[in-house]
Amino acid sequence: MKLATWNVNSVRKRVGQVQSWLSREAPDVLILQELKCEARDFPELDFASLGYRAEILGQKAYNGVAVLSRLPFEVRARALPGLTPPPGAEAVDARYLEIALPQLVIGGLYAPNGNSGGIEGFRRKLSWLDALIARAKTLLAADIPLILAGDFNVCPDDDDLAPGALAPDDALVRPESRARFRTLLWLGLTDALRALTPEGPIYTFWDYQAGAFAADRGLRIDHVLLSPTLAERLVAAQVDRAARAAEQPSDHAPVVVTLD
DNA sequence: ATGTCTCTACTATAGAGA
Repeated sequence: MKLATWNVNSVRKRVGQVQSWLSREAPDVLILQELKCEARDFPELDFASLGYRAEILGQKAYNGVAVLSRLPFEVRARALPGLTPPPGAEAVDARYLEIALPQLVIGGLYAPNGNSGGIEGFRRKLSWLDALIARAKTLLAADIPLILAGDFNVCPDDDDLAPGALAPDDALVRPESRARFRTLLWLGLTDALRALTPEGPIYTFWDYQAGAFAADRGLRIDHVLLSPTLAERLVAAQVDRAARAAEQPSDHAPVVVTLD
């Protein structure tokens, strides 16, 4: 089974790139983040023509998660349990979409960045990650084979960002953010990229500004976490940097994981 | 710290978010 996660930074702007990527890589499942559109504006038919059924969790202008799959699946959740909407909003952000395939459950996610909205914005990021931890605990306690895949907006360790790429107090590297990522690992989840490449820089995101990609000044914030029985089947985990080198690319590259 | 990109809004530029 081949699974990928890709923050596309507007799916409408990137339809052509996602289509050609699907044709070339032929994953069984692709999780998309930052759709930046409502479900009705998602280009569903462009992916259906390639054999992928879409489940869409949309929101106007921001956020959004979708699952594209050529394997049959059913939806299990369209939000993390226990989260309350941000002040002034009527619904929680479109950030978590959970589906079940015959042998496993996949949580596709887009965690809050946490650098906007001051201390309150950062607190909401941490609360969101706490809700993700709680969800993972529930599923693991039920012995459900689980994949969490998406943009976690956390650089777990110092090899996961280029030197000087972020201020020490950036929400992506603050100790509180990293502690929550470690908690997910301590629950028994395996970081697929790091399981096969334990040391050295790996990046999945390069800022549009200041020639970051050309200088390879990136961050690793997109992750695929595997529960124990799935981790035993891990055979490959890679970042597709070629996608980031395209014309008018997303600022994120796909992370691709193969399970035996 | 921000040189870019994408979105939205009193359709055309500026603010927000990443």
